[in-house]
Amino acid sequence: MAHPNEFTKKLVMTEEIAHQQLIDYIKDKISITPEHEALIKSRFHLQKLKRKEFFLREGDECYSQGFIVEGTFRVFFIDQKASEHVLYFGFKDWWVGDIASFHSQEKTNMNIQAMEDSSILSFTKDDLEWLFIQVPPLERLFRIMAQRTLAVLQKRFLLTISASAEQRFLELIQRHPGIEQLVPQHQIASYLGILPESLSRMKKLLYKK
Amino acid sequence: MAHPNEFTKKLVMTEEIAHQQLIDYIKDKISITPEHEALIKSRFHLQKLKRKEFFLREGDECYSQGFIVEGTFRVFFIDQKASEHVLYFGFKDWWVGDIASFHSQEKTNMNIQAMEDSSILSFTKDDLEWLFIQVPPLERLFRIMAQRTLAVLQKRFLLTISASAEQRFLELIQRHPGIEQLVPQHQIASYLGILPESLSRMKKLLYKK
DNA sequence: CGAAAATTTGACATGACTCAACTGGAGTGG
DNA sequence: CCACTCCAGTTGAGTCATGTCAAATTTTCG
Repeated sequence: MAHPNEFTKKLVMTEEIAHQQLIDYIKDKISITPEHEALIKSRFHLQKLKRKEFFLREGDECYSQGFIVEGTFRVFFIDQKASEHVLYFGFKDWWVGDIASFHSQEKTNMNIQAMEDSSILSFTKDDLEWLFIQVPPLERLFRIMAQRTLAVLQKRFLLTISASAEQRFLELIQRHPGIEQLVPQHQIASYLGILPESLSRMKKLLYKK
Repeated sequence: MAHPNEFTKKLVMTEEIAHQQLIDYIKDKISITPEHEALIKSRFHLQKLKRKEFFLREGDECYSQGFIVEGTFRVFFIDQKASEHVLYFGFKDWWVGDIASFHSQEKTNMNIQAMEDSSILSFTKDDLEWLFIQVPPLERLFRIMAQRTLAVLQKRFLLTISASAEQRFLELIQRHPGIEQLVPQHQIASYLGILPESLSRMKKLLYKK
């Protein structure tokens, strides 16, 4: 085998490392015992996804959520006119999943796709309900998480209805510098809620100023 | 005093009745002891608001959330161009508040106004944090609540970005029959994210079909 | 009743969409 | 290494939904 190209990103992630990262994340927010740690680890399973592979696909019945250990994901849904809408991009230490179908246990209409080679710790609704019983403090963690996510989504919603596409674009690249290198432009357009053509034109005008 | 007009809505609500309604709501979702009940009641205070009065105003520092006992509220924010955007309407047994400023403890940029004479049980962040310690099962209730709210907001967001104003209008009046009698049309337009003039024209076209 | 607010209507402007053609770079296979 | 293909991105022309501004009309409420 040739020696590895120094620019090739290698995934050396192991479940052990991933679990430790998750535990560190959790301990930053709530107090848990070593016994709790072991229980949590037992229900989070490492899943490696190559670029463009899906963590969740529209119509999946076996719904699961995930904690991103490394990499980037895009969460999108497809409307009746078959056009894609990016709900958000997920990065390291973010949770991804379709919260709506989580409750209803109906088929999801979300898609979650890796933008680059990524690692994610996944768990099912049953895992989580079991963990809530075994590790009561997790209720608190997930309450805080849900409330923060809610605040973020609310901000995104308010921005979408009150600001122009140009303002939304500027806000995005300010909040996520470098996202344009990571995510193709037509997906950024999709996140902004406009067509790729519109974004292309908008950028031309923007850089003329 | 003249005998009361039979069409005048009278508020006979008492804190006792309101507390019972809250406890019934909570018991439907989690198990709590009689001691818990007393603790909860001690932190929720009844507030009566007449039509057009505000439960929360932009810039308020003393942030509080509320559980609607009776009546209707509208939750809206005002953008840089001084136009109002209705985030949602709140009805009996709903929770209202600005989840974003709840965490940050910064001044809110939300407004919550009674659409008719209403009663609401209000509580502060300190009340809630204290209650989470005294009544641990409440963490679960608020986790479930936040996740449901999140699912609803996500649905609203997806609808807003993927459906036409007309489709959104039809969805609204289907989900809330009678809302047109309760809420003035320009506020419905604001909820839909369009101007009152546009809604007026849209309805004319709609009923021509 | 009369003022203020809400709604409707009209004329016009505009941002984003649609559809279609073109450009250019990345990857593939001969 | 060069054609070939494919896909992302750009550009152009025309359309449409919704916004803007202004005025007329209706409704609400003190």
